Amino acid sequence: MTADYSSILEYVGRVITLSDQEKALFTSFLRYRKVRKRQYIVQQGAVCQHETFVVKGCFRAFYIDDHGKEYVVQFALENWWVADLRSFLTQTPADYYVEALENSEIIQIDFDSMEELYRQIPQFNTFFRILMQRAFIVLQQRIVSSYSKTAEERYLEFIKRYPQIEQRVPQYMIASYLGFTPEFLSRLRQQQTHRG
Amino acid sequence: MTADYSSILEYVGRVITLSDQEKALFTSFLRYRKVRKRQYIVQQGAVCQHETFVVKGCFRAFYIDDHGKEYVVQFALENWWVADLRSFLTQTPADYYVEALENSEIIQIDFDSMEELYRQIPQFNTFFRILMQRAFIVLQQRIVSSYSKTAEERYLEFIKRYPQIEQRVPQYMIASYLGFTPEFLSRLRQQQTHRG
DNA sequence: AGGTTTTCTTAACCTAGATCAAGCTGCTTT
DNA sequence: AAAGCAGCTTGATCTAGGTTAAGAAAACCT
Repeated sequence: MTADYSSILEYVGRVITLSDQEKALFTSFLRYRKVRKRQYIVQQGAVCQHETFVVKGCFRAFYIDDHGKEYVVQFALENWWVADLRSFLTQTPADYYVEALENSEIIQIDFDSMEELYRQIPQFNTFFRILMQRAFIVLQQRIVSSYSKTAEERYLEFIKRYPQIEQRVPQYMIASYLGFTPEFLSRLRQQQTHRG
Repeated sequence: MTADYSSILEYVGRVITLSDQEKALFTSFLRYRKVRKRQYIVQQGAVCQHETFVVKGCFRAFYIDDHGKEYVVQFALENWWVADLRSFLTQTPADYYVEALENSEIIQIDFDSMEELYRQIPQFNTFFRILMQRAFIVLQQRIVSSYSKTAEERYLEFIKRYPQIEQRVPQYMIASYLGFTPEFLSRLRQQQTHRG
């Protein structure tokens, strides 16, 4: 298998500057993997072993409650990261599943390598600090929007902001991500087409 | 005014180790301030100039929508940070207000000092990376819980997790934080007392 | 200490979105 | 090409929580 790290190097390079030596060291910590549609890369109850960078394909992280209901926590497309972060950082059992929604190619780093990476190239602290700050801001907006907007407003916002996801994942997962039922989404879409 | 930085040094010291020299440099970037109850330290529409660490007192960050409705985004008690992070990082107008709910004492750092701090003591990248990771995890849990649990469940969870906040802030702000109305919270509390 | 403002409660009525159930469409798989 | 499943739609009915309005109780001045 060809392990092509150019995408992640390009991505990292947009935030921090690495020497060729550092790039080589960095990629030595990484593992390139292909996973097939419907395959899980994290399972509820098992420790999340890796941070995952999506090179190609699509994933969702989701939670299943006591009644067996699914809640989509996050989608991840090309150039996004996905993991059960709490599980990964504390090395304790995961709350979420992470599932491939398409045949995908990913780059993974495990916990020990991550620690080593921070030690050997401290700049990665800056990189992940910035990444986390951005992710935090987006989540905060998501909460406010879930409380201040109607289901319809959130749906329209979503398809505007993430048109690619709209195209690639089943509607019922989008409904779940936005916090309502597939039936209700179906009704919203009905209305949309009968207007526009 | 006595600028006592021991609380923030202790707090930072739990995550990273600083030399006495670094501690001195760090505190040289900080500003100690007292603010009175009802005072705003960030205003919607104005650039958020500082990251704020709460030494003593209590704050809330909140959003006001087009209809004039308030949504509490975050509370901050002793040893918590508060800001409109997006506004601070991008130095653009804030979405949220941050208001003192009690007479409070805070430690602030402005944008340029922050940049300088990261440059001169790179360890602070580690510090804020870890801080943000923790904050991210909490927010993700808050979203899942807002979709998977009833108002009552979220309320009980909240008072169990943050008993201090329950005591110190008006009920209607807690209702707002949890995503429902004060009237409904009142009903919940009624039921509670008529049971337990 | 009395008046004002803020917060909390109660009650009647209302609605966004849920639930349940059934049928439809279109992929896969053999 | 048939069968089977996964995803989407539609309709009837239901409910958690919202809204409006008014009064009660604290808290906060001066």
